[in-house]
Amino acid sequence: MTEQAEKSEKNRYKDTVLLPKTDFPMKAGLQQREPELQKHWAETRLYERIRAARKGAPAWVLHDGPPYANGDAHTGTGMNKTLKDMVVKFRTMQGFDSPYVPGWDCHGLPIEHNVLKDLGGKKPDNMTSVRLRELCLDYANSYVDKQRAQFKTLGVLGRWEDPYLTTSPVYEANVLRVFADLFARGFITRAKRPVHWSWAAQSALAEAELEYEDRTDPSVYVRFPVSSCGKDCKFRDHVEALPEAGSIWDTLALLIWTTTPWTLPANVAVAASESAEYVLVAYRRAGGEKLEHLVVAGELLKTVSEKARLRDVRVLKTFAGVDLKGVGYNHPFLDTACPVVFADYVTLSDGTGLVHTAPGHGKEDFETGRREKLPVVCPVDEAGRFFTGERLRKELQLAPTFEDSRGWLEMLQGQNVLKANPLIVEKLRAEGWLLHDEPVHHSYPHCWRTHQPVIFRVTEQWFIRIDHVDPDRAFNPQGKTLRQRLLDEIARTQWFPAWGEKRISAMIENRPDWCISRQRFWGIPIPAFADAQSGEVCLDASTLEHVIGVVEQHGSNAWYDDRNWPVEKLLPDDVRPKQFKGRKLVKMNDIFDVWFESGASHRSVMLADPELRDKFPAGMYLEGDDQHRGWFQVSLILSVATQGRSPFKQCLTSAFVVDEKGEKGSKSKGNIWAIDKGCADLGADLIRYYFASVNTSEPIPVTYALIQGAGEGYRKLRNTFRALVGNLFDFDPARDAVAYDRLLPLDRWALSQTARVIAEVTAAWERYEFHAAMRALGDFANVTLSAQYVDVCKDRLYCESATGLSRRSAQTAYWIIADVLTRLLAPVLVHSVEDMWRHLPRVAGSPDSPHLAAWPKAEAKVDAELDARFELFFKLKAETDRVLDRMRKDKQIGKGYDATVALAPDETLAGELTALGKPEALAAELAEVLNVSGVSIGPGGAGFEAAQALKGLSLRVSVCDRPACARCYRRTGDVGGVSAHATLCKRCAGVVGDRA
RNA sequence: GCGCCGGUAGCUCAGCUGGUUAGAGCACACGCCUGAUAAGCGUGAGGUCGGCGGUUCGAGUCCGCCCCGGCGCACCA
Repeated sequence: MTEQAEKSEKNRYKDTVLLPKTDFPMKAGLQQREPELQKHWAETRLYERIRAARKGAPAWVLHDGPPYANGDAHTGTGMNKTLKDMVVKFRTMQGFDSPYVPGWDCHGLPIEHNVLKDLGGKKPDNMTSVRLRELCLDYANSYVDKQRAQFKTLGVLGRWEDPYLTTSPVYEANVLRVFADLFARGFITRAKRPVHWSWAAQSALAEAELEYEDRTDPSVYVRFPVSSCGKDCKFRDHVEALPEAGSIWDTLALLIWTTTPWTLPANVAVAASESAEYVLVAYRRAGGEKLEHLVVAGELLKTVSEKARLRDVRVLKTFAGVDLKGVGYNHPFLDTACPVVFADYVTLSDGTGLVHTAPGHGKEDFETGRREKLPVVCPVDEAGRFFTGERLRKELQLAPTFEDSRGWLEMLQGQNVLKANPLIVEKLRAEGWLLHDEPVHHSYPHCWRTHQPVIFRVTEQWFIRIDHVDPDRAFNPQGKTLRQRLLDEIARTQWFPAWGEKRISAMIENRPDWCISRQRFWGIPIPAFADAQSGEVCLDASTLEHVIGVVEQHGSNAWYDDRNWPVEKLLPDDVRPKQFKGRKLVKMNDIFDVWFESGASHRSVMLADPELRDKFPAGMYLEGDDQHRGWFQVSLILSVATQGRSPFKQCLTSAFVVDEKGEKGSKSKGNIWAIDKGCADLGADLIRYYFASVNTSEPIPVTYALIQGAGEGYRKLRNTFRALVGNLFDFDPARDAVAYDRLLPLDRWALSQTARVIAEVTAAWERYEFHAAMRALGDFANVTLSAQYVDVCKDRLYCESATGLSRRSAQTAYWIIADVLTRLLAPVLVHSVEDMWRHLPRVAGSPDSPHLAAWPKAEAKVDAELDARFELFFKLKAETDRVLDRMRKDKQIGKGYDATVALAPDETLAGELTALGKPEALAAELAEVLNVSGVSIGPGGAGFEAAQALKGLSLRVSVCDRPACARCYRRTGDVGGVSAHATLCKRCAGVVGDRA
C-alpha cells in the first residue's frame, strides 16, 4: 500500500477511534482563574454552606493564632495560613464541623511605635491618651483589612467577615476575666524584681521578646581596694602571717571582671566561690615599678597576668574562697563599704573568680542580694539613663557626707548607660583602678522591636507565679504547682513534630515567673488602682468585676478617658474594698504584656464566641516553632491556671521561611515578598502546592524560582487528571459504571493501587506530614497512572466498542480514580480542584464543590493478589522495554506494536506464570501490558537474551512484519480477515461494523 | 559549654525493627510516538550513603569519636 493510501485508510477510520476529549485545560491559568473562583465562592457563600452542611457533626477546631496587625502578610504568614487552611479542609472533608475564625493581634508596642513615629517620635503634649489610642486602633484596623485581603488571595476559607480582634471590647473584657481568675486563685503578685528592660522601647520585656544578637562590649578588670577584715577572718590571718603584711594591706585589691562597666555604680558586693582556690599575689604593672597586691582565683591568675601584662608576679598565699569571709572593700569611686559574699554560680571559666555584684542589674545578683540582705541599687531610669542630681544620690544610696570631689556623679548623671561605658572605663584608668581592658564579642539579648540591647533593671511589676499552688482542691486535687500542672498537660498533648514536647517542657521547667506588666499606652490596662498618697494598691474581686463590666461595654479606652471616666465613676465607693471607700485613688498605668492578651484567646474566642464556645479545647494550634516560647507557652499557662487544662489537643509547628541561601527572610534584604503579589505572579495553588510539598519541619526556602520549579509536579498531576477525564466524555456513571466484580483485572488492580494511595495519603495527613502525602500522590500520578496504567489502557479506551465491557470497565476505574485524585488534592489545590470537579462526571446529589465532598475511604479494595500479579507483569515490561529501546535506537522499530516478544521463563518462573492464567489468555494480556503486537511464552533458544533484573527469564524481541491495522496500529496477524474492512484487524472490523 | 535535628545521585527527598546488585521525582543525555501534543512513553548516565574506627557472617541502617549545617538551652557577672 502506498503511503498515501495508508493515510486515507487511517482517515477513513479516524472518526471511529474514541480519542480523549475534554475542555479541562492543560494550562491552568491560575492567575486569572483564581480570582474568579474566589469571587464565586463568596457569591455562593461556600464557607457558610460548609458550616451548614457540617452542623451538628463532631467538632474539630483549629484555633487561629493571631498574626500581628502590622505590615504585609508575607511568605511566612502566608504559609502559616495555608497550612491551617489545609488542615481545616482535610478535617472538614473527613466530616468534622471545623469552623475557622481568623484573628488579629492588634495591641502592642510595634503599632504604638509606628503611630508615634508618624507623630514625630513621641506623643504631643496636647494629645490625650485616648486620642493616641484611637490612632493606634485605626492603624491596626487598616492592617487587618490589608492582611485579610492578602490572605484571601491564597484561597483560604474562613469567617473573614467576622474575625476576632484583640481590641474588641468583648475580647478585652475576657482577657481581664482571665486576670481576675488568676488573681482570685492567688497567681498574681506585684513585686520589685529585676526584669529585662528595653530602654529604647521604655518597657519591660518577656523572654519571648528577646533576640540574641552579637555585640561588642568593653571587658574590664578592675581593682576593688580591700578596706577591712572581720574579726574571725581567715584571710586576715593569711596576710598577717606574711612578713610584708604591712605593705600588702596598703596596696591590696580584689580583682573583678565585667563586660558591663555601666553597672559598676550599682555595685554593692563581690561574690566569690566558697570552694574555689584563690591566690594572694604580688606584682608590678606593665608600665610601673610600684609593687601591688591583689586577690584572684588561682586558676585564672595566668590568663589575667598575661592579659594585663603584669610583671614580677609572685603568689604569696593560696587559700580557699571561703577564707574570704569577712573581707570588705571600698567601692572604688563611691567610697561605700561593701562585703565579699558567696554564690554558687561563680565559675572559673572567665574573669577573675570574683564577681562584681549589682542586684539592681542582674537576676542572679538580685537573688544573691536578697539572700545576703544587700541593698538594691538601680540608678537608671526607664530610658536607660542615669538619674540626675539628688535623685542619683538617692538611688545610689550614698552617704549624705559623700562629696563628688572626683566628679563621678557629675560625669554619670543623665548619661545613657551604654554611652557611659567608655567614660567609666577611661575614668577608672585615669584613677588607676583599671588593670586591663579589651573589647569582647558576645551574644547579648536585644529588644526584638528596637533591636537595641536590653538591660536588667529592678522595677515594680506584676507577675504570674509559676510555682504557685492553686489552693482550690476541686481544681487542683493533688496540690501541684502550676509549673508541674503545665508539664502534666504538655505530656497529655500531642506535639508535631514530636520534639516540640521536649522543647516546650524544657522551657516550662526553667522559666521564671512571668512579668505581665508593660509601661506603654497601646494595650489593655491592668485594672488596678492605688491610693494617691500612699501608693497602696486597691484591687480585689469586686473592683475587677466592676471594671470588667465597664470595659465590656465601653472598651478599654474608658481607663484612659479621665473626662468621662474619672476614678470616682470608674470605681464608685460601693464596689471598693472597705478600707478604700472615700479615699482618693488613681488609676495605675501599666498595661498587659501583649502575650497575655493573645494567650487569653482561648477564653476570649474559644470560650466566648457563639460558634466556638461549645468546642473548647481546640483540636489544634498551628504556628511557627518560635511560638513554643511565645503563644503556645502563654496560652498554656493561662489556660491551665484558669481552665485546668491545655487549650489545645494537638500542636503543630512549622519551621521558618528562608531564602535560597538559607537566610531568614526580612524586608530589608528583599528576600521576602507580600503573599498577594506572589499569588498574582505565580498562582495561589502553585504556592500552596509548594508549601505542601516541602518538609515544613526544617527551614523552608521560598523563592519564585523554587515555586516555579514545583510547577512540574503540579502540571504532572493536572495532566494525569486530564488524561483520565478526557476518556470520560461519553461516560455517565449512573448508566455506564461497571460493578466492581465485573471489572477487568487490570482495572481492579488500578483500584487496589488507588486504595493504597488513599491509605498512605490519609496516614500522612493524620501525621501532618503534607510532603509525604504529596510525594505519594506524585508517585501515583507519575508511575502508577501515567507510566503504567493509562498507557496500557489506551487501546481499550480508544479502539474497543464504545459501550463494551472492556471499555466501560476502564472508564469506571478512570472515573473513580479521577474522583479520588480530586478529593485527595482538594485541601491543597483548592482552586484547581474546583475545575477538576466540574469536568468530572458526577452522580445526582453530589455536592457542587469538592470542598463540600467527603474524604475518600480506602475501603476493602486493596487486593494483594492482583498487586503481585501486575507487579510481575510490569517487571516483564521493564525487561522488554530495555530491549525495545535498543531496537528503536538501531532504527529497527518505532512503536512497540512494531515488535513481538517471546518470553522463555525457567521452570520456577513458568510455574508462577501458569498460576496467573491460561497460556492463551496470559499471552494476550501480556501483549496489552507490554504494548506490543504479540507475546508468546515458550522455551528459549537462539536469539534469546537473559533478563537483567528478573531472575529466570530469557527473552527475544522480534521485528513484526505483519501488516498494521489501520485503526489500532497493532500487527495482530488477522488484518484483512473481514473483507469490508480490508485494512483492519478482526477486532477493529468488528467494532467498526457498518459504521465506516 | 550542654542538648536536639539533619548530612544518601546536580537538586528535592524515600529507605520501618541491620539482609539479595541503595531507590523515586525533577533536571540532564539519547531515542520513540505524534491518538494525553506548549503533552505522553522508553532507555541511559550519575552515589567512597559526611569522615574515621568498632560490633556483626553481613551496616546507609547499630555503637563510639570527629567534621559540616540548622536549631534550642545555658553562660555572657
